[in-house]
Amino acid sequence: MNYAQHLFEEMPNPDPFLWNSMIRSYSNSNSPEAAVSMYIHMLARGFEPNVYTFPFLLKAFTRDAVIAWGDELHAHVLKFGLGSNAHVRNALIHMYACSGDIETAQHLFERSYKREAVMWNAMISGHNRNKQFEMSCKIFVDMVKQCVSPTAITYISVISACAKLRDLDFGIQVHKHIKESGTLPNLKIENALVDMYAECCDMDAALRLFEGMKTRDVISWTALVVGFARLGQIDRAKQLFNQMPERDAVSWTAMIDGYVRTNQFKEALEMFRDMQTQDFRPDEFTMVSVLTACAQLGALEMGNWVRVYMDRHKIKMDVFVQNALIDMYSKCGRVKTGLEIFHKMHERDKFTWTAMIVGLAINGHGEDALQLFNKMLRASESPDEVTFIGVLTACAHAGLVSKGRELFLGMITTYGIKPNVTHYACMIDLLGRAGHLKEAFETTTNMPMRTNSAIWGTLLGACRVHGNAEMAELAAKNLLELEPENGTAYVQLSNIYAKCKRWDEVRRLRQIVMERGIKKEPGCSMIEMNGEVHEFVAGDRSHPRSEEIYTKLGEMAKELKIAGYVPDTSEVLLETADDERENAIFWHSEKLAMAYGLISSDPSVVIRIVKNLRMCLDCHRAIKLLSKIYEREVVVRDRTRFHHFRHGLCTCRDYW
DNA sequence: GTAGGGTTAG
Repeated sequence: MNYAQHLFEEMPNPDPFLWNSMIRSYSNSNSPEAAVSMYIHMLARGFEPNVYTFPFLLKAFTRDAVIAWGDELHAHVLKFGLGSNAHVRNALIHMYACSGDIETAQHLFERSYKREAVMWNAMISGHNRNKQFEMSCKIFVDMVKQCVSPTAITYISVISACAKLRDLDFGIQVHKHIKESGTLPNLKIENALVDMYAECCDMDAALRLFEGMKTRDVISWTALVVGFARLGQIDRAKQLFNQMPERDAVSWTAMIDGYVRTNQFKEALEMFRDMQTQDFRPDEFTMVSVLTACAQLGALEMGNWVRVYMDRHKIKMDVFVQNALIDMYSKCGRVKTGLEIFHKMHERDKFTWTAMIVGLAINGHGEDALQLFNKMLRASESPDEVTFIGVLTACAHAGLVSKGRELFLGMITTYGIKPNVTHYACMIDLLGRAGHLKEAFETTTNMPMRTNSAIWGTLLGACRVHGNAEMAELAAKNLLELEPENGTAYVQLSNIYAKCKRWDEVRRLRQIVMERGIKKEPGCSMIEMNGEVHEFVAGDRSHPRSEEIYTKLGEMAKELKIAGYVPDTSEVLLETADDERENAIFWHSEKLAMAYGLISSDPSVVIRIVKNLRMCLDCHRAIKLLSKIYEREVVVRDRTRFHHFRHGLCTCRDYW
């Protein structure tokens, strides 16, 4: 462009054609500023724009450019008498619709004397760009009613809208329409159709179409990969992925995201490593999936690495990536870093606020979470049901009962959000843990939907804290009806009986557990060291450094004894023989992970552990002491919240 | 010799 510009300036008498060429080139290279400046130059030299000028000029207009110059150029169009030219009108409609000013686009559209397919297409794609997919479908229907023949591009756009809406019925209608219209099958239409069927989970139809295609490209294959991954059939997705004749960053990301969606986070990171060894450049989409995997695994080192990598390779840090970073840092127990990102963001959406509120809540900063919620409201961002999960969790963890009740009510009355079963579980947790067992129980009976095992498990947990045997029986009975094999329910109920010295009942429960061979869901702890995630289950000896780990465990046991620790075996499954009980808890996964952390890192390193279940009482006490004995900061994330151990204390203040 | 509308991943 520099050279072209240079030559252009040398011309004694550039004609309108050449002016237009220059404007077109600047537009095509996405520099609306340069294109506009060229146009102004043209006017200054006394040349009049013609019907070609505006389509070129407006093509590169981004949202900002429209705000800056849109209306003024629109005025020029009218002034130069070009407003009735179809190309110019289309360019204007396209510009307004795609930049979000649907009203102006609509206005121009309705006042157009002759509406060709291209103009309809601009309206449909404009609505697509603004995520108004129902409108896209509606416009398509109008178009057909008015006997305007859709073009291939119409079909592609409207099918894409069906896919986004997951509207299979309408998608099938459009498909029929295409067949009847005699439109020649082309790759892009077929891709759009395969994608639509896959998005709507009709993989049979997607495959049938795919099989029948004469040619396929990377998009056709990726659509299938995404479809199977979304259905949880990740093996099938991987199979197709391996069969693809060529892959690109999108297909790699689809696969990585597939693993994330099926909760296979380590596999997601492995896939990401493969992607890099095969020299594919990740982009900001890839990074969102990778960061989500890091968040779930508590893989802070890897998460940090992603941030540095993005900076070094100039990958766009958009609002999606920043939201994922906030989530990653919060779920790795580094809520402060999450806050730094939050405060630096120029643009925040609903997800940003929600991620930050949830992050504060699970890290034990209940009050801060609620303050942030108020700020969110003041920033006119409307909370959704997930935001309220965060808000209610904040109240539950901080023991803010009346605030919780108030917010729960406000959620319904002020925001019109219907509470789901998880919101009720939060309320029952909040009330029960704070000792309002009766009200917690009443909540379970007044719920407008069926109770599930999480509801009864929550109530049972609260009964354990407060030693209420009667209600515990009731909760356990309900829970076991839904999940007869739930070992934790037996353990908790038995503990409560033991607390009340009802030994007959304890024996009876043990009998049932032995007879039915009931097992507890295995606890699993993960710890990341030097960018690698290590997993431990109780009594695990599969780790290559197992020997050292158990030696360290022995040392830890001695140190604990000196510090006056007595093992608390109350949460061990009943079938375990008494002499094995101490070992059983001493070989808990979080203690193994802790031992591994101690032998494999410097004393200054914070040990970060992620556990799949709630932490057990004994491990909580032991790690508190260990944090003092070894002067180590330990952060444990369990199923519901964080425990930050330091100097023999935990941030949960033992309220959990 | 200049022109219009579109598809895949968060």
